[in-house]
Amino acid sequence: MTVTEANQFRAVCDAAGIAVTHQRQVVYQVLKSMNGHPSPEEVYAPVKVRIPSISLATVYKTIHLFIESGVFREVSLHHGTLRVETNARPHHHLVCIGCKSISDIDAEELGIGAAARKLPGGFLAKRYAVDVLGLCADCQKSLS
Amino acid sequence: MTVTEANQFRAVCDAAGIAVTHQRQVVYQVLKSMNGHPSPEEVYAPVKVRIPSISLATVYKTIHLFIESGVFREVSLHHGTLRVETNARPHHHLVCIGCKSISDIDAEELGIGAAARKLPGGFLAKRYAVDVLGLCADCQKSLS
DNA sequence: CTAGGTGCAAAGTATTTGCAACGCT
DNA sequence: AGCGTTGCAAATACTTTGCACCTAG
Repeated sequence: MTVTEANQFRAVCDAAGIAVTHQRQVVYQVLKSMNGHPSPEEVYAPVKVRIPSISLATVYKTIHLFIESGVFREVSLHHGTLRVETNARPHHHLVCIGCKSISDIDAEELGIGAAARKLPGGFLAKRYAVDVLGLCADCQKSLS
Repeated sequence: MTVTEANQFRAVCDAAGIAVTHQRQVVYQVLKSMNGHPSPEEVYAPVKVRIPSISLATVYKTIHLFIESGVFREVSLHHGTLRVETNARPHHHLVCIGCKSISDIDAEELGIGAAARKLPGGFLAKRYAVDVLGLCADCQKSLS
C-alpha cells in the first residue's frame, strides 16, 4: 500500500471513529481493487492470501463496519430472506434507511414508468424495480 | 374458498402445468389475503392453522413454484447473501432475469436521476436504487 | 495501560434435499 | 397405475456470537 493510500484509509477511519488495524486496511484495499458485487467469501479469499491468520468472522465484522460507516454500500438493503410480493399492482418500494421497513408506492404515483428498451451492452430492459431509499415519517421524528 | 376462487386457482395451475393440491390452494389463498412482503415463515403460520400437518419445506417449495410460474413475484431478485458495492459512482443495476447476473449502469446513462423529495405518507426520499430487470445479451441469444 | 479488535469454535437462522408414503390425473 | 407432491429429518449455507488473547492509541 502506498503512503497516499494509507493516509486515505487513516482519514476514513478517523471520520468513522474506528481504529486503524492491519486487517481493516487489507479488507479495504481488496474491496477497492475488486469489481462487481463480491460476497463476504469472495472478499475473504484474497484477504487470506495476504493475512493467512485472518478469520472469516473478522471479514464479516469489517464489512459491516464499513457499511455502517458509509465507507461502502451493500447492493440490497433487503437481501436478508425471501419475501413474497402480495401486491399485484405495478409498484415500487419505499425502503427506510432507519428502520429498514418496506412499503409500497404505486408506479404512477412515483412517476417512474416501465420502459422496455435496449440499453448499452445489449441488455434488454423489461421493467424497473425501484427502491426509494430515505426515511419514513416515524424515523424522521425520532431523529429530530 | 368460493367456487370462483377455486376455479381461478385451477386456471393458474393449468397455465403453469402443475397439479392442483390442497396445500397449494391454501398457500395461494393465504398469500392473496396478506399485505406487505411476507417471509416463508410468515406464510407458514396461517397456513398451518388450516393444515396442521403441513411442513415448512412444502411452503418453501410452493412459494418457489409460484415464483417460477409467475403467479407471485419476489421482492428482490438478489436477496441471497450480503454483497458489497465496489463501484463508488452513482449507478443502478441491470439484473438479468435469465442468469441472475448483476451489472452496473451509470445513473446518468440510465436517465433516472436522484431526487430528494417528500412522497405521500411523509416518506423523505434520499436516493433511488433502480434494478432494471430484463435479459442480458447472452440470455437473449440462448433463448432464441 | 485499557478499550477496542481479533481468531476460534460453537451456535443460530434460513433454506434445501433425499426419500418413503401418498394423492392427483 | 404412474408420476408428481408431501412430510420428515438431516444436511447445507450463511452469518453471528461468546470469550480469551492481542494491539492501537
